[in-house]
Amino acid sequence: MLERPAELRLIEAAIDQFGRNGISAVGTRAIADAAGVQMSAITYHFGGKDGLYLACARHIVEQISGRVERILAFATSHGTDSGDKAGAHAAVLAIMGGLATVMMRDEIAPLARFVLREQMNPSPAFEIIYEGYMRRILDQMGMLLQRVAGGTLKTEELRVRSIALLGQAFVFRFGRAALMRATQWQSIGEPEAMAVRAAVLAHSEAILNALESGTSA
Amino acid sequence: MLERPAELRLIEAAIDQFGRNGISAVGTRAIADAAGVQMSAITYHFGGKDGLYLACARHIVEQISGRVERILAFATSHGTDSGDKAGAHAAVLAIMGGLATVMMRDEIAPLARFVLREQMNPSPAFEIIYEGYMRRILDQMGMLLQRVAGGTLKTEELRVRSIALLGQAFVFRFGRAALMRATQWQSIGEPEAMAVRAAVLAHSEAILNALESGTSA
DNA sequence: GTCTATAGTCGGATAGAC
DNA sequence: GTCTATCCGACTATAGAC
Repeated sequence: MLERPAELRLIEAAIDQFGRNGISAVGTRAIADAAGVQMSAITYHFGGKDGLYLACARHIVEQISGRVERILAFATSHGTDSGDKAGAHAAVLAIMGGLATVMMRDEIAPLARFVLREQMNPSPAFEIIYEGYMRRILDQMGMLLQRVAGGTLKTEELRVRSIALLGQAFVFRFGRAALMRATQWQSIGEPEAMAVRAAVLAHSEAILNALESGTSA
Repeated sequence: MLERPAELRLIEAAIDQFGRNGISAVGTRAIADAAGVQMSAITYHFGGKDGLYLACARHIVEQISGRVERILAFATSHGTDSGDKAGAHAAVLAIMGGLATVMMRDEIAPLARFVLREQMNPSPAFEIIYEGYMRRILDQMGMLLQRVAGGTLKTEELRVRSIALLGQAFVFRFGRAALMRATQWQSIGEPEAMAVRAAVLAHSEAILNALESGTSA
């Protein structure tokens, strides 16, 4: 079997451990062990623990921005990029559905933990992450909501509404423990992911409809 | 000035530091210093670091469950506890408005950090927190949504929809860094809190209306 | 590039003075 | 109850062999 390079294995192990326990809690030895290399390899490749941490943030951006661009591209192709309300409406639903589905995938859990830690306790890595893909989502969502509303909303309201809307999908990642406890689900499979997606889409649809009819009132 | 007891000062300092950096990242010495006591006081009062951690969870439950009960009580008094749709509708709005307002308050940030860490990386403390107040909110919200929907929804859908709805308020706490960045707000005051509350209420209203009309279809 | 050895610091727990 | 002193293990960083 082809082994991936030591640097990549180190980064992946580090994202997992940093995300779970925070930067200062994790030992370089533990990361090196998980990656199957010597501790001094971290010094050699990244200059030290902090360098590895920033490399994690850059790697996460590379991983997620690809997914995000795919979702946004799919959404705008669905909704066309003409300025009509119906297209923007469909695009928002496509984004929310895509995000809800992604949030249910277990493989993004380490990434999400890392990002959430940065949200709660921002370090220089947050700037990398925000500019790397968060900005794109929020800009796009704000633009689409403005189209749905018929151009009547202020920038601040667009921002706040975008975050509230997106929160409905994100909550299924960062509130995972409570979700499992409340639903008594044992694991996440197709039916569970579908249930979440359906709820998020139903709520999004309701919000978009209200936004549209609000403009004609 | 009256000093609060050493145990309480230790717990408050510990919630802050554990929430930021995780249990294994913070030293007992750092917590003791912040509380103005000796490190060995932790052993004496709580038996050790783990005991202090669990005491933090219990303290958080004491703090939050009071607020939660007040919000739920206010909500049901607003909406009456008769089984009518309009009352349940009003109660959900009151809960969402109350939660949105609470989420904007900076003083709950340490508590929220601690709880969110437990969500991402559950320890035995999560059980204390979930049973302590999360269960109450989710149960109550599910019950109210069922009333609004006219009793047509399955338990699972009620759970999932409750979490999605609540996510709109929670996102303003755990996504705070992105919120500040996206809105370019410098701090959170009355106007900012009102803007968030208004958006959350507008979205909740839309979702509730859709839920009601869905039952007559 | 990958390894070992080591220096210097800081971690939690505990015993015992007061 | 609060303090000091101390043990032992784990940490990061670095120098240097190969």
